[in-house]
Amino acid sequence: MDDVTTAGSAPDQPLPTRERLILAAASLFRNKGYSGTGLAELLTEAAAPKGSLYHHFPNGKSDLALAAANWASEQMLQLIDASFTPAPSFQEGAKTVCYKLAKLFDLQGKWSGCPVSATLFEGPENEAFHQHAALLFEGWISATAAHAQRLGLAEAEAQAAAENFYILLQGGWQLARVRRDSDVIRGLHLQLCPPMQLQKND
Amino acid sequence: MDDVTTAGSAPDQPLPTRERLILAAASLFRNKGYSGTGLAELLTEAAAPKGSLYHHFPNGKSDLALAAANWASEQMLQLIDASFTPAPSFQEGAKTVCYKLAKLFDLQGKWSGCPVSATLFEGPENEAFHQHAALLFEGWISATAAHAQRLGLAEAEAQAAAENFYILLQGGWQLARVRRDSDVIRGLHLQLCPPMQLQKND
DNA sequence: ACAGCATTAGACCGATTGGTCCAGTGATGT
DNA sequence: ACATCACTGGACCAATCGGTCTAATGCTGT
Repeated sequence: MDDVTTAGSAPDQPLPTRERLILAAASLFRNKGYSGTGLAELLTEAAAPKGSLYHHFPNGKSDLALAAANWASEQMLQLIDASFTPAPSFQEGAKTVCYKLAKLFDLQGKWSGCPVSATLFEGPENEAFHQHAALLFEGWISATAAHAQRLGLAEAEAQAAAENFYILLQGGWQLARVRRDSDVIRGLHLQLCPPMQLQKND
Repeated sequence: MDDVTTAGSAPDQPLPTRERLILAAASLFRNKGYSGTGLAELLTEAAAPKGSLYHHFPNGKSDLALAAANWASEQMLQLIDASFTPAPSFQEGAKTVCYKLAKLFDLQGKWSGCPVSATLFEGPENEAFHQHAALLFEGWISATAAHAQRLGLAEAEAQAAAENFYILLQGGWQLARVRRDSDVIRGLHLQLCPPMQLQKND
């Protein structure tokens, strides 16, 4: 009946502790990497004591990292859907994705990296992290490919276009970080010319 | 005449301590990141005691990181030159770069990331690292742009093509890591269609 | 042989790391 | 009123962190 999971305390923090931890983790890991972020700093940012962390995430930092990556990935999927669903074509949808991401990049201080890769690329030893990151990334690609197919591309074309778009986004985001310039991301969609399309007009 | 910089002691380590440290740092940072790599592990890999590190690199880990990034960047510049110099066209040179990098990716265990970014993307606080990384990356881009111009592209086109190529390489390398598949890198050159070329045939 | 210098070897340091543990605390159902 | 239970607060821990320091160890030129 009563879903008071998030309701209640108005004066204090608007979000429950668990959410605050995830948000803080996503933000910090994005900026300083997984091993570059200490628990002390994380708990300060989340305004939570250590006991809460290990209550909500029994395996501590690594559990929290997975949760933060999941949350960030979910945000990205929503951005993809929000951009492609009303789009008249794949190109237009991709353009919207670029612009939204560029805005996000600016809001986050023209610095932060991809939360998932920053969090989960932690060396060859941590196989679980790597596989989880792969899972999330492939989710982005297949979500994009689904939209591409819906917008008229053939299955193989759609998959290729989605992969290509993903590559451009990752690479473009990195160059944007290097230059602290979100325009790099905005310009990415110009490069979005599926190789097949080149041969079309013969 | 006598280039004995690397020669000498055959029985023991073929490389001097300083070089061993740089090599070990480049390898470890590439795999586990800057803050993910401890000095103990680094010194074990380099087979060097702590005293040597602080003799050759007075500022310790951070100095070593800069040196390792420089070394890696130099390797990349050589690869770019070696690929583009004998190439008949920019497209062919870029293709060679992709294939050489893909081979390198395989040799390094289908995992390692870009040494420069892995080393020097260490959070917004470390401004010196960020600026150095930016310097090195722009070096790659301008080196590529120079080759592009030499191979017939106009100055603006050459710059755009070089940036686009850099973006593809970074993004493609990351997807290759995710999938542990160097073919992603090999296929990158197919995406190399300068946007101008699309408008050409109207 | 000796002085001088670059390099090595590793003991040692305080600070910080991620993690454990348990005594509270406060809302809840009975 | 009381027991229950999810949650909090933080003291505490061993291990590791990056870094300092000094004595020994070579190789140099003289």
